[in-house]
Amino acid sequence: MSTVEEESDKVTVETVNSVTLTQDTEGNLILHCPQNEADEVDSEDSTEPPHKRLCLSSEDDQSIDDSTPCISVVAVPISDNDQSFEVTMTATTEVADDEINEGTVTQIQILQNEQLDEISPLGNEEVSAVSQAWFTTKEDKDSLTNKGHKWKQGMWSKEEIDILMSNIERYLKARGIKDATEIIFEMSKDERKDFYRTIAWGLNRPLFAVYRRVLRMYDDRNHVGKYTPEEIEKLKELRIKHGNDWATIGAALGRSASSVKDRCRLMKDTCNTGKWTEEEERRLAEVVHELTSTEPGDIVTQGVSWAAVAERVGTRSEKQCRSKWLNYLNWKQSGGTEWTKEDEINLILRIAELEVMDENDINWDLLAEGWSSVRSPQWLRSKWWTIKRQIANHKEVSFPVLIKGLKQLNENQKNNLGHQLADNQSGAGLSNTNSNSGVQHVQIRVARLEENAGNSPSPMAALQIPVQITHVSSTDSPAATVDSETITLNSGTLQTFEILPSFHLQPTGTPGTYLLQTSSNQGLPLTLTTSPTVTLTATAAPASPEQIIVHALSPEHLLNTSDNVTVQCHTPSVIIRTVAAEDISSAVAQAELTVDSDIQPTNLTDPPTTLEADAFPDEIHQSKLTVEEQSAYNEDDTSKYSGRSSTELIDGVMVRTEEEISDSDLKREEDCQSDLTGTYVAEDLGSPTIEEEVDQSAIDDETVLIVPSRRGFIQTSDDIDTESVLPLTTLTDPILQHHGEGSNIIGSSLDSPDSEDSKDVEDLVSCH
DNA sequence: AGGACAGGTAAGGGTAATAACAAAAA
DNA sequence: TTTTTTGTTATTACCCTTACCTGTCC
Repeated sequence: MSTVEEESDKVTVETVNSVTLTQDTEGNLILHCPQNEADEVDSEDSTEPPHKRLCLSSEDDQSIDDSTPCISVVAVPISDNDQSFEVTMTATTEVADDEINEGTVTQIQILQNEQLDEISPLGNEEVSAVSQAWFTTKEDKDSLTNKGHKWKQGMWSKEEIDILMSNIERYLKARGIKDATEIIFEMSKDERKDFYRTIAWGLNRPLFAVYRRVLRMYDDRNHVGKYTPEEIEKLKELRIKHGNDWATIGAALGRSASSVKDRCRLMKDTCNTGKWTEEEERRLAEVVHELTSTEPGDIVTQGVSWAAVAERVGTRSEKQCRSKWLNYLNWKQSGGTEWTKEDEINLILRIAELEVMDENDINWDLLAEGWSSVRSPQWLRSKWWTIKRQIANHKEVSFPVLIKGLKQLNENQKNNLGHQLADNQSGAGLSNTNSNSGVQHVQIRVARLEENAGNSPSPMAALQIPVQITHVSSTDSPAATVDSETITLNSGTLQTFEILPSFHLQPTGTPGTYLLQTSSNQGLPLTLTTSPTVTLTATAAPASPEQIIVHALSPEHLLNTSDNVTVQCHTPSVIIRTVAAEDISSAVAQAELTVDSDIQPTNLTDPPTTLEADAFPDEIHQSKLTVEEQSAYNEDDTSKYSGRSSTELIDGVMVRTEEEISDSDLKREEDCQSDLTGTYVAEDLGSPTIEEEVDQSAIDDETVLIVPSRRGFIQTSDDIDTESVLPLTTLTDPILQHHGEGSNIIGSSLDSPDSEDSKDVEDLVSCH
C-alpha cells in the first residue's frame, strides 16, 4: 500500500443517526435526532410509533412544544487547538404533542434541561419520577414499577457519567462554587438541598443511586488502589479492634468504609489461595447444591448465597467460591464442553443477531441457555470481554460498530491464513502489533482528528468534508401529508436552527442529493449562526428528493456553486454527518444558500468531480448513501433492528459507523464514488469492516466514510473560543441524554488517550 | 404521633481488569 | 531446551442494590 504517511492516512468514519441541529446556551452544537427509543421508556408504548418529525429546536423554548425531539447529539470541539471534534449522540423519546403522557417525560426533561441555566425547578411537567425520587423502600419501588416506570440499573455507562459530570459542572457554575466536594462533604443538607435532584437531570436512575455515585466519585479515599501488605496487616488489627465499624477502620487507614469492608471480605483468615484441591471442589459443589436444593449436574447460576456457601466451605471466601463455581465447577459437573474458536465466532454472530444497540441490553442468561460450552452467563459475559478487547479501542466505538468489526475480523481470520493477513495489514500501513494472527489490537477509529496528520504538510489539506447532512424522506408517508416541516435555518419562527454560517449545496448527481459545502474560514463544519442568511426549508412537496445529502466540502468546491438552491424535503429525518476537515484553513468563498422547496439546485458543480482524488487527496473519505438503500432501510429494514422501535426505522435513522481507513482506501472510495456518480451508497450500518489489504475492489459495500482530520472542528460560531469548548469529559450533553436503555450513543468517546498510539492501530476497516 | 424527607450503614451480589499460572508454539 | 505467546484461572479493587436505620421537619 502506499507509503504515504501511514498515520495520516487513516481515515475515520462516523455514523450518526438522523438528527437535527440546535445550539445550546453554551454555544455547543447539538444535533437532535428524531427517533425511536421512545419505546422503552414507558412500557405502555403503543405499537404505533410516535409521530415523528424533525425537531429543530433552538434555544427558544417554543421549540419544545411543536417539535418532538428525540435524539440529541452534541458535537463539541474537543480541543481548543486542534479544533477536532467529536459527535455524541443519544436517543430520546419522541412523542407527538398531544401524546404527552408519562412517556414523554423524557423529552420534556431534556428540553428543560437544556435550559438548565434558568434553573427552574423541575417545572410542572412531570420529570422522571425515577430520577427525582429517592425511593429506597421496596414500596416506593413497587409503586413506581406499577406505574410503568423503568429505570437503569447496573454499571453506569460512560455517557451517564458524562451527563452527571456535566450536570455537576453546571450546578457549580450556576452557583459560583469551584469544587463539588464543598457541596458534597461540607455543606449542610439544607445548603445543598437541591443538589442531588438537580444533577440527576437526564439520568434515569433513582436519586439515591445518583447520590451514591457522587459520593464515591468525590471521595478521595476511594480509588486509592491496591492494598499494601502493611495496610493489610493494619487492617487486620483494626478489624479486631473495631469489628464491623467500617467507617472507623477506613478513617484509620485513609480508605473509604466500603473499601475496607470489601477488602475484609476477601480475607477470611482461613482462606486458601491458589489452586483448589479436589476436596475443596467437592465440598463447594455439595454445599451449593444443598443450599439451593439442586442436584449434582444441575446448572445453578443464580440464587446462591455465596456468603453462606463460603461459610460452609470453610477454606475459601465467598468470592472465590462464586468464581470457582460459575467459571468452572458447575460447568464441569454438568457435562460442559470446551469452548472453541467456533463458539467464539458464534457468540459474535449471536450477539449481532440480537440487534441490540447497547451492550447492556444483552440478556446473557438467555444467550447462555443450552450452550454447553458456556460455563455460565457470567462467564460468557467475561468471555465477551476478552473478545471485545481484540479491538484496541473498543471503548470508543459504538456497539454496532464493534460487532461489525468483530464479525469482519473473525471472517478474515477464518478466510485468511495468518501470515497472509499479517502481511497485508502491514502493507496497508495499518499497524498490527501482532505479526501472526493479526487478531489483536485491531482498532476501529472513531472520527477524530489525527494528531500526527496535522504535522505533515500534506496534501490532505485539500480534503475536508466537514459535514454531511442527509435529509431522508420517510418512506412510510410518501404523501408527506404529515410532517412537511420547514426547517428554517435561522429565522423561521417555527423551528429554526441554523447551520453553517455559509454553505453551498451541490447536486451529487443523485436526484435529491446534494452536497453542502462550507467554507473553511468559518472555522467549522457545522455552525449555528445567528445570521439569517441560510435557510433550509423542508417541505412536503412531493417532488422532494428522497434525501438530501449535504456535505461540507473542501473550499475548492465552493467555487462553482450557485448561491441559491432549494431542496425539498418532506421527511422527518435528517442525517447529519460531521466530519473533521483536514486543513480547512484555507478560507473559501462563502456563499449562502437557501434551500427552498421548489427550486432545483442550480449552478452546482458536479459533485462527483469534486470528489475526485485530486480534490481529496489522500485523506478524504466520503460517505455515500444510496437513496434506494436508504429507503429500503427505512421501510423494510425494520427487521434489522428488531430490538428497536419501529419508528426509528421509519425515520430512516442511520447509524454511522466509525472506522478508520487507509488513505488508499479513501482514494478508492472516492474514485468509486465518482464512478457511482449520483448514487450514494447507503451507509451500511455496520459497515465498518476490517480488511487486510487496502486493495479491496470491493467498495461495493458502500460504507460511508468521512475523513476526519485533526483540523476538522465544529464551531458554534465565529466568535467561539476555546472557552466554549466543553471539556472532553463532558462531550455528551447531559441534557440530551436519553433516559432509558434505548439511548444510542454513538461515537461518544472522544478523547481517548490511547488513540495516540496509532502505531498499534491496525485496523483496517474497509468500506465495502 | 406520624410520616415525608434526606441521608446513612452494612451486607452481599456483581463486574472489570489484572496478576499468575499453564499450555502451546516458536 | 529455552523463550515467547496465548489461553485459563485466580485475585481483587470497585461498583451497585437492598434492607434497614436515623435525625429533622412539618
